[in-house]
Amino acid sequence: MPDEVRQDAVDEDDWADRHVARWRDHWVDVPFEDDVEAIVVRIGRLMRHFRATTQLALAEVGLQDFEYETLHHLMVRDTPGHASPSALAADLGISGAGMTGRLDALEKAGWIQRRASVDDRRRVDIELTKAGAEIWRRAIQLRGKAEHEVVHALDPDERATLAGLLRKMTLVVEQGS
Amino acid sequence: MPDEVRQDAVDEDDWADRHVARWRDHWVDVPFEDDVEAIVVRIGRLMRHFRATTQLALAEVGLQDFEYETLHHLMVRDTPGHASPSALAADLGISGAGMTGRLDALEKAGWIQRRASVDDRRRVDIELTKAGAEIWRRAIQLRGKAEHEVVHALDPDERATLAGLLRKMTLVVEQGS
DNA sequence: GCCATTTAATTCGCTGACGAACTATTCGTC
DNA sequence: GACGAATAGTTCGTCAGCGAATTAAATGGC
Repeated sequence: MPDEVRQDAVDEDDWADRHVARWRDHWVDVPFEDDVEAIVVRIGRLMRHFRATTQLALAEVGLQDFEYETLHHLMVRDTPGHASPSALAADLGISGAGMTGRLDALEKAGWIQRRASVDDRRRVDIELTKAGAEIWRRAIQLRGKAEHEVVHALDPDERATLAGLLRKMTLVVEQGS
Repeated sequence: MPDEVRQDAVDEDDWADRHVARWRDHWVDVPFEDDVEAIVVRIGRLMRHFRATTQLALAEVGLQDFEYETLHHLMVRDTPGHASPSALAADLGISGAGMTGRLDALEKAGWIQRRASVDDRRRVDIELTKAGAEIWRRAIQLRGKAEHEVVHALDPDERATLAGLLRKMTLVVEQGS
C-alpha cells in the first residue's frame, strides 16, 4: 500500500482517538467504553469548533454571542419574531434574570422592542425590530459557511446516515423528559 | 400499517426536524441547507443534554462544573495529573486569568496543589492530589452513565458508523488550523 | 367580593471568566 | 555580562448569568 495514496482511505487518528488510547494506557481501572467516549468527545469538539467559528462570524457583523443566540431563538420559534421573556428564557435554557439582562442589552442596541401586553398586564411581548432581523440574517449567513465547510466533509449519503443516527440519540434525549 | 408496531421502524420527528420544517415555512429567503442545519442542531442539542446531565452528576458528588472540567483535563492529558497553568488553560480554552481563578478554587478545596518549578522559577506545576483524583473518579462514573444511556440508543455497528462519520468532520476541524 | 395563591417579569448581590495591565524571571544578542 | 524582548503567572476592573427576593397582576376558593 503506497504511502501517499492512503489519504482518504485510511483516515488517520483524530484527537478523540488519541484521547481514548491515552486513557486506556493510563486509567485502566476507570470503567470506560471507548466507543461511547470517542463519540461524546467528538461531539464536544465539533461543538467547540462551531462555537468558536460562530464567534468569529459574529465579531464580523458586530454582535455578541449572547445577542445572536437570543435573536436566533426569537426567529426560530413557532411565532417568529415574537415571544414572552419567560418562554424565550426557557428555549435558551437561561434564568429569568439572565433574560432580563439580555433583553435590556438588545433593546438598548435597537434589535428588539419590549411591548406591554394589553389583556394581561404582567406579560411583556418581545418583538424583533427590522434592524434586528437584518443583522441576524447577516450573522446567520456567515455562521452557515463555517458549518457547511465541516459538514461537507461528508457526501450527501453520509450526511443522511449521520443525521439519522443522531436523530436516534436526540429522540432518546427528548423522550426522557 | 398498525399504529403500535411502527415504534422503531418509522422514527418520529425530533426537535431538529420540526426546527427545519418551521424554518423552511417561515424563512424561505434565508439561504439554508436543511441537512447541514439538522446535523448541527442535533449536535448542539446532544451537547446541551450532556452538559445538563453532567451537572446533575456533579451536584451529587459535590463538584462544580468548572472544577470537574479542570480536574478532567488535568487527568486526560499526556502527563496525567500534572500540567502548567498556561498549558491547562490552552487545553480548556480559557484565559490565563480564568485559569488562575480556577486553580485558586481547586487548591483551596484541596483537589490540586501548586508546586513552584525549581529550574525555571516563572513556572508553576499543577499537581492533582489524592483527594482530587478520588472525587474526579466518582464524578466521571456518574457522568458516564448518562452518556452510555444516550449513545446506546445505537447498536455497536451504528456506533462504529457514527464514530467514523464524526471523525471525518473532526479531522477537518483539526486540520484547518 | 375579598384574600391567599400563582404567575410574569424585574431588581439585587454574588460569582466565574475575560482582557489588559503588572510582576517576576529567563532568553538572546551585542 | 548587561540590557531589551519574550514568557509565565497573577492582579484588577468589568461583564454576563445565576438564585433569591421583590413587585405587580391575575386566578381561585369560600
